[in-house]
Amino acid sequence: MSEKITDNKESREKLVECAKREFLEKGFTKASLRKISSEAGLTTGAVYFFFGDKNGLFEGVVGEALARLNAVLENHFAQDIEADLLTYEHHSGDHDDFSEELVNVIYDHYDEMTILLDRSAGSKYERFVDSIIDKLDSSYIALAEKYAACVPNKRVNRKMLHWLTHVQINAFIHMMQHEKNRDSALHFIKPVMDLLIKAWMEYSLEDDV
Amino acid sequence: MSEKITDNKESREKLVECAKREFLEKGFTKASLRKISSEAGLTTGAVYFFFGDKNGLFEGVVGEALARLNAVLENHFAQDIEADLLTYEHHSGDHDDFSEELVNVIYDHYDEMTILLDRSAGSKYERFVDSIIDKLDSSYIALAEKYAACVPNKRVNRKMLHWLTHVQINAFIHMMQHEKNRDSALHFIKPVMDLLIKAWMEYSLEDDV
Amino acid sequence: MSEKITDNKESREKLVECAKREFLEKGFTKASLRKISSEAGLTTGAVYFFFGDKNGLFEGVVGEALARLNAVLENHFAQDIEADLLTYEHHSGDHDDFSEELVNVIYDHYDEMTILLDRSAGSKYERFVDSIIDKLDSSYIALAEKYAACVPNKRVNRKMLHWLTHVQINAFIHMMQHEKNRDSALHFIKPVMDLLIKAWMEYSLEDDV
Amino acid sequence: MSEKITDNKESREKLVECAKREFLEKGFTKASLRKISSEAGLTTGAVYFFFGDKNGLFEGVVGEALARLNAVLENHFAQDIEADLLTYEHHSGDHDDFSEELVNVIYDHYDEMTILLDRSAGSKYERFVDSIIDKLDSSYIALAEKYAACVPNKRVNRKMLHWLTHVQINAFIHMMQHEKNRDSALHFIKPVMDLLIKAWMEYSLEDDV
DNA sequence: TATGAATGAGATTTCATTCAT
DNA sequence: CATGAATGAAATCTCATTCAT
Repeated sequence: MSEKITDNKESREKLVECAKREFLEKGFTKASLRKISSEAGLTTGAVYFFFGDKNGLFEGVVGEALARLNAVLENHFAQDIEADLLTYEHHSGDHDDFSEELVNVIYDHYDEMTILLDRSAGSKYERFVDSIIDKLDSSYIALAEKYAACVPNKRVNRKMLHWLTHVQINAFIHMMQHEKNRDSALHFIKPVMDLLIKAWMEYSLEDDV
Repeated sequence: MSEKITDNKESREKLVECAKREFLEKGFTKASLRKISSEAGLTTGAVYFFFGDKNGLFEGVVGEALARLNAVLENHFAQDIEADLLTYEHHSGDHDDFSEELVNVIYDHYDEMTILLDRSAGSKYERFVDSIIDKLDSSYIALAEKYAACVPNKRVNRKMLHWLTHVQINAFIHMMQHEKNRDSALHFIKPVMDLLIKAWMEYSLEDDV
Repeated sequence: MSEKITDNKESREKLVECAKREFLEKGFTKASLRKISSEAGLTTGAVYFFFGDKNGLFEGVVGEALARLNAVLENHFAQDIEADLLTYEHHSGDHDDFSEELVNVIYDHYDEMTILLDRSAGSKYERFVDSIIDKLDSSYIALAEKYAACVPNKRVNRKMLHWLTHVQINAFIHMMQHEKNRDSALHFIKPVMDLLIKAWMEYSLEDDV
Repeated sequence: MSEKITDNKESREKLVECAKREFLEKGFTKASLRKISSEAGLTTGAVYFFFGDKNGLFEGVVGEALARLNAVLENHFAQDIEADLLTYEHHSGDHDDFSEELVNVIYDHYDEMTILLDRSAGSKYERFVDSIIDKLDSSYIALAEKYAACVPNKRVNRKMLHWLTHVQINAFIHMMQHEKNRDSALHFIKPVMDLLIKAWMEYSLEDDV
């Protein structure tokens, strides 16, 4: 009897799909709900029904990707980072697992990551990259403190460390923007991570005064 | 006795000043001409009288800083970069002059640079950082080609080079955002540049196939 | 009990109605959307919801009238105009059908036609009269060429023909502006058309050199 | 000693000249005083100094042309119009003098006339054409009354007369728009006036009831 | 489930005009 | 004789959001 042939998740998904395109193209702030809805064959009201508001729609687009990314990061932070720092250089491929996981998450949700990391200005996730950097930074400081404890007359160079964290995150964003597929991404990111680890070893401590 | 004795240019300057604050806080797109003018004690019409349009006002804010920055960059590109690459590592302080000039320009126009480099989305200068990267990139590729010519079985690794260019520019932006005064900025940027030069030497070439 | 029970389409119609009045009074360019909406008890946003933009609203006002007018004109142009020109004078009432149709369309949409023909400057229909004249002109030139072929030592006088086309169209506009009802309009336009046909027969050809 | 090399009429004339161009191109309403002044190398204030306001500037542009046109028209109306109407047809060239005078005035002030007759909407002269038509109409009605007095069972057909007046004025405007030089203008307007006079003789009276 | 209607606050921009100097 | 500064009112348009149905 019903004339609606759409099942109930179809509209929501269409909305997410069109929103993804629009956010990707214009960024959160300049994206138009009107355009998104009309391209989905729906009206703005539908957005409010399904997602509450514009930020909700944004979350609808990036939510899953975000969750997976967070999981990878949390997992990484939670890991025992008691690695023998003094011998770290001997097996520089150690961090490959983390890189690979990250690359996988990113390329499993390529568009969503692009949006989250580079088109989220104005949304409630606009500080997302910063928050990752903050977490990573604390984590690296803790690690470096241990490292410093083993090396006489040295202390942690926090500024350099903070910058290296930035560079690391930005390296993944750069990778995303320049390498369209997973393999070339991995091929790109490995030497980059190598370089960063070496830099970390060499610059994360400074002479104690 | 009159209260309406205003210097000539006072209004224009007030506008620039208020616009600077607003652009700094909200970025070009979200900045409101209404707010800017009213905080300057004027009307939006005044903005149009002095600057033509919103982009004109933006230019009024960043113009001078931009010109100086461009001058430094042009000068840098124009310089003979025939440095003896093979012995480069022996005098790693070589690029200090450029860094210092850059730091000076940046800290002479601290707010303006922040706006130009990080709050210009939507304005006619939104591609400014990209354009710098492009120029720098070409310049570095040329340099690396010469370098490669001296080293057997090596060729330029363009992707790595391009990333290093990004890192370099972002290092200056990072510096701006984290070091509020010139001295600490220089203190920060010098080892960073050192690191980058070493990385450049080591990673800009890859094995020829 | 509720006071907000509005027919669907009531607002749209109110908007069209108020817009008609405003366009009629001020012409497209000087008409104010603010005034139109507020007189309809709505906001300018409503105009954009229903019509997209000012030109859309204009179209909403004149669209139907325009379509009917175009239909009559197209039909007229499409007709075989192989009438025996040489004996044309014997049945000068021939064009009465066209005139009557035109008069009917015009008086069915009196205000809309006034707007379309005389208040449309600045709108996307501002060249409408010209486009009619162009079509009519081509049509008349073709007719006159056939006529000329039957008369020795004569050729088409294009300038006179073009002017007569203008006069004809303007006659209908004049009629609209001076005759408020259909009957007096017909009473006026018939001798005018007679006169024009005679003029056409006499002046559309000039001596060949 | 003076640094101003301009004599005092130069600015005024420059303003008139630039205003002419702008009015011609955009019409009174859409013309911008700012643009006019700046193209004249002056500021809007100068317009207000010389002309009082926008309408004053308009007058500055069309004033002289207007005066001459009015003179020709007044002269024409003032003339003894006691011509022997019954024999009028025998010397259809009679009105040539008037036409020629009109053509001369028009082509002596070609741009100004175009502005006055076709770009004056919004200005204080926007009703100028109508006022001419009104005057011409009264004049023709008076003439026709005399004519009617000589012909039994006929009375003045005011509507037709009024339309013919319109056609006549519009013929001159049409001429202006289509004939760029005086000779071709005269060549065009003469047969037109002939036609109109014949029409006048034939259609200005209707059967008395 | 969704629509369709409508708001209200905002945006940038344009313009004739004024007036002290 | 003319400027430069500035106003104030208006313009069109965009948008996220609400809500009765």
